[in-house]
Order: sequence, then C-alpha cells, then structure tokens
Amino acid sequence: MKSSTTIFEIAKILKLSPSTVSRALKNHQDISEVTKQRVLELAKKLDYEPNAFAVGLRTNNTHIFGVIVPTISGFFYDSFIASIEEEARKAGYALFILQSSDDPDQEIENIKLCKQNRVSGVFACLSTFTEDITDFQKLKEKDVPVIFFDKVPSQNNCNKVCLADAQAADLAANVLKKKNKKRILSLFGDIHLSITQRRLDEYQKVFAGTSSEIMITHVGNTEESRSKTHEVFSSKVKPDAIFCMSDEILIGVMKALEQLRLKVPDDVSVITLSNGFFPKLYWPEITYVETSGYKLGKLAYKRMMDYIEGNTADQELIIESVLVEGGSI
Amino acid sequence: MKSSTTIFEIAKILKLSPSTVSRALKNHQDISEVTKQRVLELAKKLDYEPNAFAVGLRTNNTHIFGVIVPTISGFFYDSFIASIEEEARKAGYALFILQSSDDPDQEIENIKLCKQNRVSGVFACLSTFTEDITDFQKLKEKDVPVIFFDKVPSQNNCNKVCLADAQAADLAANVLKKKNKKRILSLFGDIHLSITQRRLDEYQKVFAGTSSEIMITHVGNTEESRSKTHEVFSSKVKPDAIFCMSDEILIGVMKALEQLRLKVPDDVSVITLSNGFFPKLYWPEITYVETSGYKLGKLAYKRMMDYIEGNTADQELIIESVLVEGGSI
DNA sequence: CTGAAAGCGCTAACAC
DNA sequence: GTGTTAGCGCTTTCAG
Repeated sequence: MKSSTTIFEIAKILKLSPSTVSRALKNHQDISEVTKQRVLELAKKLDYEPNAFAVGLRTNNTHIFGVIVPTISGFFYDSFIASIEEEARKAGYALFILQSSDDPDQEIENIKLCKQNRVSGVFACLSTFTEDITDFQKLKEKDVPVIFFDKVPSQNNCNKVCLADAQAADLAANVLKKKNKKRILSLFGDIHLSITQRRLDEYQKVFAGTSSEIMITHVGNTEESRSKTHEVFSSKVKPDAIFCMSDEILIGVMKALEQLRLKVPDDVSVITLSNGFFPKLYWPEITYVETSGYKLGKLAYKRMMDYIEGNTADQELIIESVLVEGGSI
Repeated sequence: MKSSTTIFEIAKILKLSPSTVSRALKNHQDISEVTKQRVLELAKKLDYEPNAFAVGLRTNNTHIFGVIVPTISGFFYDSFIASIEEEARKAGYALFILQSSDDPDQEIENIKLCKQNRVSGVFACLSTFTEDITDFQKLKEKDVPVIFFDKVPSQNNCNKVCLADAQAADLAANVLKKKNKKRILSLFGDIHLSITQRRLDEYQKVFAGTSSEIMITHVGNTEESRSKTHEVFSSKVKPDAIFCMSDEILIGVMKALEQLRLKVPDDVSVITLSNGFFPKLYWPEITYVETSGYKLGKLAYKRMMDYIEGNTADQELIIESVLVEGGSI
C-alpha cells in the first residue's frame, strides 16, 4: 500500500504540531474551534485515515473482536455472526472472523491470530472435538475477554452463553406427549456431542414411564437422516410422529417424506428444534422449538460489553426456548 | 490486554540483541543454529506472539484481506466467504469481514475500516444501491488490490470475477424450450438490479419468435414469490413450467406448490438458477443451473493472488454455468 | 490553548 | 554471526 496521509503531514502544512492535530482530530476540548475546523477540513481533503497499527501499538486497543466458529456457512453460525456484527458496528467495533472447520489444531491457530492482532475480545464456539481449552484460558489470563457460545466447555471457570438445550428438548417432547403420540421416530445427532447428550437426556425423561415408543436414532448428517427416515417408514408399522434434534436432520426427514408421498400432519406429525428458517420452507410450516442464532448473538454481545465494563465474574447465560406453532402436528 | 512477551525481553534473558532474536525467530540464514534453537525454545516457553501492530507499522503488510458483502448470512455469500477463507488460511492470510447491509453509506464505512487496518487486499460485492465506486478506486490508487465479485461495477477499469449470469439464464431457458414448455411462469428478482436485467434479457432472447408464453413476473422476496405462484396457479389455465431466477424465489415457489398439492414434475416442471443447496432439499431434486458461491470464491482468491504477484491489468473473469439435472422437468 | 518529546514492538540497513 | 540504531505513525504526559 502506498503511504497515506499522516498526522505529521497535516501538522506541517498547517504549521501545527502533530499532537495538536491528533487532539483536534479526536475533538479534544483543549483545542480551539478554529484549529479544529482547519484540521478537520484538511484531513478530509487529504483523505486522511488513522493508521490502525500505530494507534493499536500505542493504545493497545483495537476495537476488533475475534469470532471463532466451526464454519461460517450453514444453518446457524451465519446468523449468529450477522447478529453480533450489527451491534459491534454501532459501537465502533469490527469483527475478525475465523473458521476452525471443526479442527482443534486450526482452532489453536485461530487463537494465535486473535492474539497477534490484539483483539479486544473473542467470541468462541468450540470445535466438535476440542477437549483442551488451555489456549483459550491463556487469552483470558492476558485480559482478553473470552465469551464461549453454543458449544461451550463443560468446566465452570469461564463465560458462556447457551441455548437452553435441555429445556428445548423438554418443550418439544411435551408437545408430542400431550398430543398422545405413541410411536415417535426420534432423530438425534452424533451421540458424542454434549449438545446431543443434553437434549437426549431431557427428551427421554419426559417419556419415562409412558407407553410411548420413542425409537431413539442417531444420524450424522442430512443424508443419513433422510435414508433412516425412508427405511423406517418403509416398514409395516409406521410411526405417528417424528422428532428432529436440528435443522440438518429436519431437512433430511422432509425429503424422505416427500419421496414417500407422506402428508404432514395427516400421515405423520413432525416437530423440530430449529433456528427458524427451514421450518418455514414447508407447507404446512413445521412446528419448532426455537434455538435462535440471532438471539444468541445479541446475548453474547451484551455479555462481552458487560465484561469489558468490568463485570468479569464467570457466568453462564441461557436463552430460553420458545415454541413456534406451525401446522405439522 | 496485559502486555505480552516481547522480542526485547527474550533478548535480555538470552543476552542477545533484539535484532538477533527477530532474525532467529524468522529463521534468517545469518543466525547460527544454536542461537536459533535457544531463541525458539524460550519464545515458546514464554508464549511469545509477535505484535501484529508493530509488524504492520514497520512492514506495511498485514496479511489480512478485507471482504465486503451485503450480508453474511443467507444463500450465497456465506459459501463465498468460506471458500476464500479456506485458501487464504493456507497462505497465512486472515479475513476481515464486513457487512454492508445493502447500504452504500455503510459500504463506505467498511472501506474506511479496510484502509485503517491496512488490509493487503479487498474482495468487494457492491450493495444493491451502490452507484458511485470512487471510494473503492481510491483504495486501488493506494495500491490496495480490489477484486469485485458477484455484484460488480458496470465500468471496465477494475477487476471483476462474476458468474455467467446471461449464460446461466440462456442454459435454463433452452432446457425449457427443448422440453417444449408452452406456458412458463418466469420469476425474476427486482427489475432494477443489473443481475436481473442480464438474466432477463438473455432469457427473453431464447423465447423470441417461439409460441411459448413466458409470463415474466418480478418478485422482491421469497414471500412474494410464494404468493404470486399461488395466485397464478389458482386460475383456470395453469402454467406447465416455472423458471426461478434465484434460490430465494425457488423456495417461495416450492412452498406454494406444496400448498396447492401440485406434484413436480407431473403437474408442473421447475427449473432454477441456484447455489446448489436448496434444489437438493426437495424430492424429486430440482434441476438447476449452478451459480456457485464456492467456485466464485476460488476464482476471486486466485485473481487476488495473481494481482499481488504483479498481474495488475484489469480483467473480468467469468465462471461458466453448469446444468445440474434433478428430476423436476 | 499548543508544542516537545518519549515510546509502543518490531525490522532492516549498516556496522563490526 | 551478531549488535546498534533509526524509525514506522500515533498518543500522551509534561511543560509552557
């Protein structure tokens, strides 16, 4: 990049000192109106932009937040990111977004990048396979606030914002129970994920002691969800309802139902946990318990700002789940 | 952030000079193996990370690319971003992602942020309403490469990578023509967008002089697409095919067809231009002409690196369209 | 109200 | 092979 206008040049032209220019530029009260005007005008004319490096080097504050997510694209994190970006922008912060691709090594690289770029704080969603969070803790020791979201560490000495996983599963399960569903294909994600565990535990609790058959099934992705559903509904005794733990699973289920020409809710009821977008693609719209990336983003941002303002005690914040009625039950 | 280990501290402990440490750290050939080892070891032990500000201030090179998009979340840009991120990471670049929210003012703010942070280059997709790109051109004058993608300026003195909009529309139209469709509901986006214009022009060309009725209709979003489709198919004479200009439009169409209990392709054929994800949600899968954010990202990145290596002549690069057969026609 | 000067951490001539 | 030094552009005491 070609050298840009500096404070020094402005000072020279206006026969002022660099410090005066610096102060004028940030509207310091000590500087006379006339001087301010002259400086501002010339700065604009010369297209002056402060050198963020010099500022950062001097002040040790970047007004940049790091965001570490498994992947940007997809079902959830894009809306989370968009959500914090909205707020951050208003407060003059920019976002430094890093993908871990669910790879713990890459996650560590990302932490390094955040460190090197002296971010003012980090929003982090752990990769599926992260076991060790010492690198995150080191950040925190350097007074870089770390707010974990969605996939958070199990230990308590950190700040987390989460969706009410257990409550969401509970809510959905109770809808099915109340509607007296007797044979429910219950589709959950990878059994090793803590998020799956929590949802599953709560779900099973609701049906404990009832006569409902809940057919717990784990699927790794959309295609598995589709094929499993197809298989189950090709047998003689068909379920009267389907529970989906996530959007990925839902869209596989719906594709299978279309293949089989089964009608929702006449032939089978469907309920899902969801970010809210996919249930609205179908007709009738699918009833879902909201797990909103957007809302989670707002909460995470709020927590971050709170932390920066001094409230550094470890907390775990939860977004309550909401049932959104479609016509699928 | 608490002060981190510096080169100076390492130098002091090892009784070396800062420059020797600096050189050792970047594996400079002048430095003896022993010294390198000692430095590297201590650096690791002290958890040393270079201060990106100091480096940037000194070298004027950040290894950060700015990415300006209308919005991160949605149908297309998330996969574009994920795509360049993959490559950038390999080459040691990080991404600084900014949303314009389709607001030209915010776009200008974003350009400023890129400037202030001395990014090594900018990937930019214009907001819908951007008319004036002088701010981008100023970046370029400062030797910051700017690669426009997707929604690009109409003028030629810049670098662009695009999807083959016209060709994509042509391809889809020809499929419909060959299948001898006679009454086609043709749904396009906002008429003011150049992308709509280009697709529409080419589309109409294909049907010029044929007996097919193509019912050109403009819709602003998914819901309009749904309601328009519903309305058209509620009349006596129903279309035998639907053309969708985008994923947003497609999902509205599909919802309307579900409402009306119309079967694809028995009752009506469907073809769309698409990033590739949504057509696969349905059964049968929707036939589409691919307009891939992922591929576009790869191309944009390649062009950026090429530019950085000296090939600075203005170019317009195009991604050829591919027809992906589903079962919807 | 304004100026002088130090220094943030690092790199790269230039010395030795 | 290693050390010395200047300086990137900015902010911020401290001194007028």
